[in-house]
Amino acid sequence: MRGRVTMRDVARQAGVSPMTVSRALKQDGSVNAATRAAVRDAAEQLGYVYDSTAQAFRAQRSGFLAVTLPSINNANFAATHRALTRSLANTELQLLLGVTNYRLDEEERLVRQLLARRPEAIVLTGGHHTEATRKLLQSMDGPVFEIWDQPHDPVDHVVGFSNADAMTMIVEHLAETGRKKFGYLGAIGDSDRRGAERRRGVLDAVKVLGLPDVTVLEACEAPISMTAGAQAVERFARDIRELDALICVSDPVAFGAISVLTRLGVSVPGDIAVTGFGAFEVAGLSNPTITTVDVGADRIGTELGRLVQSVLEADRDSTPINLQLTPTLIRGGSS
Amino acid sequence: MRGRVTMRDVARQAGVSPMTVSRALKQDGSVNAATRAAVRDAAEQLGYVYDSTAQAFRAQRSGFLAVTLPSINNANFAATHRALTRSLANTELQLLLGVTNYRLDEEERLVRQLLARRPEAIVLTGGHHTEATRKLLQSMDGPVFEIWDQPHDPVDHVVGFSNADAMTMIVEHLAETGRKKFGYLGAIGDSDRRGAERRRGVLDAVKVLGLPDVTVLEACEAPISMTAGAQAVERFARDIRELDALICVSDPVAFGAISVLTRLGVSVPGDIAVTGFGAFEVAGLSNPTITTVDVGADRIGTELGRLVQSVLEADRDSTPINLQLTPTLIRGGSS
DNA sequence: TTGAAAGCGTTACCAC
DNA sequence: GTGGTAACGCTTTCAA
Repeated sequence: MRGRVTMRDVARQAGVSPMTVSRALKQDGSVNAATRAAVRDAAEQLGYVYDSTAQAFRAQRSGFLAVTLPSINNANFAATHRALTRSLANTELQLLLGVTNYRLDEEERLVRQLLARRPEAIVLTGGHHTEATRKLLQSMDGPVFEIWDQPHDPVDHVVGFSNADAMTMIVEHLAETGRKKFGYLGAIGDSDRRGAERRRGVLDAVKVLGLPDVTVLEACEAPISMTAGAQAVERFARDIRELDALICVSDPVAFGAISVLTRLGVSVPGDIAVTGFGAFEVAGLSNPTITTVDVGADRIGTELGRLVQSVLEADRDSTPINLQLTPTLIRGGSS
Repeated sequence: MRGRVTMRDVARQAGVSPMTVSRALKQDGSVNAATRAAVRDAAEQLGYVYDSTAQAFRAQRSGFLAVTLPSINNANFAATHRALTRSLANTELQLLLGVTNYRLDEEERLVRQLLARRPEAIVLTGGHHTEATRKLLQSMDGPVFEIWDQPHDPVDHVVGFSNADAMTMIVEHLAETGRKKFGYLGAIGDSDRRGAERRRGVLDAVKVLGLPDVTVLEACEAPISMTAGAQAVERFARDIRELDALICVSDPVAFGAISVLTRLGVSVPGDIAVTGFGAFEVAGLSNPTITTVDVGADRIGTELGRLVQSVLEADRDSTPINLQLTPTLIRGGSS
C-alpha cells in the first residue's frame, strides 16, 4: 500500500499551491475555473482522498455526533436511529454509534471511548448512568442529549417520554375491561432501566386502583427476547394460570408468551389478557393482535435531530430543553 | 463551555513537560511512580479527556474499522455486528457504522464518507457495488472485506456464503416432501441483492428439478417487512391459492404471509407450505414454526473479526482470503 | 527518568 | 485569484 496522497501531491501535480487545492476542492468561489478543473483532474488522477482526520484536527471539530443505544437489534431503537440519520441528512454530522447491551458499565466504557473522538454532541439512550459517566458528560465540551426516558435529574437536554406513565395507560385499560389480578413479565432487576420504569409504572398504577398486588415474573437478564418470553411462560406457567392479565415489557416478549400460552391451551384473551409495549410489527400480525403502546420511536429520532441542530447552531450554551412525547395506546385482540 | 484541556495544561498543572504527561497517561514503564501519580491527579482535576483525533492524526492511524450494513433493524445483521464487536473487544479498533438502506447509491455516498475518516479497513455487506464504489475501494489504503455474500469478483477478502445455494436446500426439501408448484415472495427487482440471489437460487433449483416455472411475487422495495409480507399475500391471494409452496425471502416475510393465509382460511402446511430465511426468533415461535435456513450470522461476525485482525497484523498485503460458510436447513412445521 | 524539537494534513489569516 | 505561514494536540526520535 503506497503512502497516502495528500493535497501537497495534488498541488505538485497540478502546478499550484496546496492552499489552492484546498480551495478548489471545496465550493470556494475565489478559484479560477481552469485552475479548479486542473486541480480536480490531478486529484482524480492520483486517487486523492480527503482526510477528515486532518480537517477535524485543524478545525477542532470532529463532525461526529456520538450516540449510544442499548441494542441495535430492536425495531424501536433502530427506528430512532433511522429517523435521526434522516433528520441530520442535510448536515455535516456523522453518527458515531456505540452499543451498550443494556449495561451501565459498558455505557461508561463507551462514553469514554466516544468522548475521546471529540464529538460535537453526545446522545445517550436512557437517563440512568454511573457516577463516572455523569462526571464525564458534565465536563464534556458540547451538549448532551438523553432520550427514551424521563430522567430525574437530566444532564442537559432530553427527548423522551415516561415509561411509567405509558404503563399506567395499559393498566387502566385492563382494569376497565374487568381485569383484576395482574402479572408483570420483564427482565431481572434493573439492568434494563426503561423496563424497570415500566415495572414501576405497573406497580404504582395497580396500587392506585386498589387492586391486588402484582405478581412480578423475572425472565432473565436484559435484553429479554421472544424466546426468553416463551421460556419464562413455560417456567412460570403455574403462577400465570392464577392471573387475569399478563403485562409484558415489550411486544416480542408478549408474542413469545402468547405463543406458549396458546400451546398450553390457555386462551388469550379468554382466560388471560396479554399486553406488550413498543408497537412492534409483530403486534399487528400476531394472532390475536397484541395490545401495545406506541411510543413514537421515529418521532424521537426526528425531534432529536432537529434539537441537536438548533442547539449546535446556537453557539452559546442554550438552556436545557426537555421534550416529552406522549405515547398512545393501541388496543389489540389480546386484551 | 470552556476550551478543551490539553496535555499541555495537565503538564503545567503537574509541573512536568507534555511529553511526560503523554508517557504517564499510557502504561509506559519509564515514568517515575510519583510523577505518574501527580500527572494522573492533575488530569483528573482538570477533567482532561484524551484526544483521539490528534493521536490519529499524528500516528496516521485512525483506529476505525468502517462497516456498512443494509439495515440495523434486522436480527441477522445485528448478530453479525454484535459478534464482530465482541471479536474485536481486545483490540483498539472502533467500529464506524454506516447504514445503506439496501441502496447501492447510498452505499457509494457512505463509502466516500467513511473512507475520508481513514479507517484501517472497511467491511461491506454484500458483493455488489457501483463502479465508483469499486474504484474507491481499490484505491483504499487498507484491506477490504465483503461479507454476507459470494461475490463474483471479490474486491479483496470475503466472509460469506451462497444465498443461492441456501435456497437450493429449501427447494430440494420442498420437492422431497412432494411440493411441485412454487411461488417466491421477495422485494421488487434487485434492490436487495442478497434477496435477488436467493430468488435466482430458487429459479435455478426448480429448473434443475424439472418442475413448473416459479411464480415470482414482488411485494415492495427492500427492505420487505412482516407487514409487507402480509399485504403482499392479501394482494396476491389468488395467485397463491394455485401454489403448493410459498418460498419467502426472509422469516419475517414468511410470518406475515402465514398470518394472512391463516386468516384467509388457507391451511399451512396443509394447503400450502411456507418457508422463510435467516432463522429469526419468530421462526421458532410462530404457529406453525417456520422452515428456514440458519446462515450463521454471528459466525460471520466472529470469523470476520479474526480475519480483520490477522490481516491488519500482517503489515504487508496478504493474499485475499475467501471464507465461505455453510448454511443449515431448519425444518419447521410450515412445510 | 525527563525534556526539546519536529511533523503528521489541513485551513484561517494575511500578503501579494 | 493565488501563495506563504502558522497552528491544531499528540508522540517518535534524539539528547540530556
